[in-house]
Amino acid sequence: MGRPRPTARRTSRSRQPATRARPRKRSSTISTVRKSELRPMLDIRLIAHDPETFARRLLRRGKGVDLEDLLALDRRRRELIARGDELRHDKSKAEEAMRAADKQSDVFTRFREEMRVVALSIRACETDFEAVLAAMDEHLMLLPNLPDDAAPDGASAEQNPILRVVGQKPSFDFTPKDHTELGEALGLLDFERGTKITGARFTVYRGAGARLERALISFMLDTHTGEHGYTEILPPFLVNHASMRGTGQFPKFQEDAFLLERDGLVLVPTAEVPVTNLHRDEIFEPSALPVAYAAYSPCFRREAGAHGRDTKGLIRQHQFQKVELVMFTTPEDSERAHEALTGHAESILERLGLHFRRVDLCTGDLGFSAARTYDLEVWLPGQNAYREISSCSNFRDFQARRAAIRYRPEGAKKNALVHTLNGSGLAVGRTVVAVLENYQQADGRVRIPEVLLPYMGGLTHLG
RNA sequence: GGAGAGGUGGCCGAGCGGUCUAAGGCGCUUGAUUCGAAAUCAAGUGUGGGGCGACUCACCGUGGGUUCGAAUCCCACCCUCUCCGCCA
Repeated sequence: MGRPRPTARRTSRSRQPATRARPRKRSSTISTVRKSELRPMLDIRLIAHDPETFARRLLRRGKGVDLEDLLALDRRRRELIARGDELRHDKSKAEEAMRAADKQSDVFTRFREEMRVVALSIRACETDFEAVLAAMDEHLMLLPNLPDDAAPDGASAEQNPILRVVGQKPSFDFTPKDHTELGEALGLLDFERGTKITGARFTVYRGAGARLERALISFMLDTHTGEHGYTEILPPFLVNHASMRGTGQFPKFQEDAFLLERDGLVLVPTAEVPVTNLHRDEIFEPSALPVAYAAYSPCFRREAGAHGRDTKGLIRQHQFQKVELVMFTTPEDSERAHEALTGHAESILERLGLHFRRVDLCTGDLGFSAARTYDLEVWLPGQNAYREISSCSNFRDFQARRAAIRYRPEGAKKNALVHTLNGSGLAVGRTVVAVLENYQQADGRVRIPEVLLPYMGGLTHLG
């Protein structure tokens, strides 16, 4: 029997004596793409068990779902499993007899002819099964995560409740400039040449501008690793398709990614992808959780649906830098971890002395994979607006199911899915925007926030 | 990029067409022994699917093929190691 059921594709046998999940040394789980494919994003058993409740919870996102096809496919799937198992069982019994039988005997020959037919039935059964799985997958892969019960109802961003406000808008006795103007005037940002050497939405940082970006990255990583307990990761900036599926970007959002078709690789849209997938196909010992990582990476996004939006400046680039926080927790712990992680991101803004607010994304504004999301919006005087600078989400078991990231609950017989979380801590490009616009002076120069001074090589002002 | 070797359970490692429901060792868990421990002895110890359950099915890098039957044979691919070349 060639084709195992989809979940049986996993070969992770990682029972670890150590406290950390680890890939097997020579295992192919790292390299193979197929294992993590064909995994539902939502638990089909949960859906089948109570489709009404499931549909009602999903409806909070604003779009109705029709589960009839899916449920019918699931019934068909079970039938095929039962039939296939039965056929295989009978066949292996027959083969047991054949082992013992005289290979020249009529009995043997008759068995062989019979089994030749059974083998064909099994193969047909498997083909059907594969087709059913593929069809189910198509449904499941496109179903977004269930919103957390605590997520506020609402249709769009306008309905996101503001949970807290920190600091206040700076007052200027002059008209504050936009970061584009400041960056160009002070020789920090070169938008024109970015466009020349690459294209629209690419920018060159220069001199103290480049230094500021680097200082922010270091400051953020130092704070998260030194004070918030994160382990620093520097991941690959190219990932395979299995990783993109693991965190939920693929297959639905292929349009948003830069693909290297020839090599089957994708430029990371966020460090969330490589870092969460570090533990794809792995099982944690419960004592190892929670696991917290902080990772710097550039982020590459095609911004497919954003034509004409934020065309000026650093706000919306095809490449930007980000420090990302990623956590793996037990289900009981993820809500607490979500608050903590968001607090860690906020602490960067507070230390930089930037005014911001935290909003609770309503069900209609929630991302595809997220169950609950807090956005941090920083005040930008040059835009006269709050702009998202961090997005902190709890995915609950959505990504974990997809990426097969499990743990061994204390005393339990079966392994369970972990919860994954992540958040920007922070988007560096937008932080540069915030620093430039909030710290600008009447003389056109920009003061460097105190916490960054140790990273700026003696500079106290830009310009 | 060229040449060679190899991918088997938490780890090491045997197996090379049918008692593989994968030998053996190490590790781990539990029990016996002990005042306690070490040593020793015994049992257990992968992942996932289906079933209320008894139970059953799949998985030996991945995919495909041959066969009544594949960890074992054939093909393709991926990855690892060694040497050479190139290179930050």
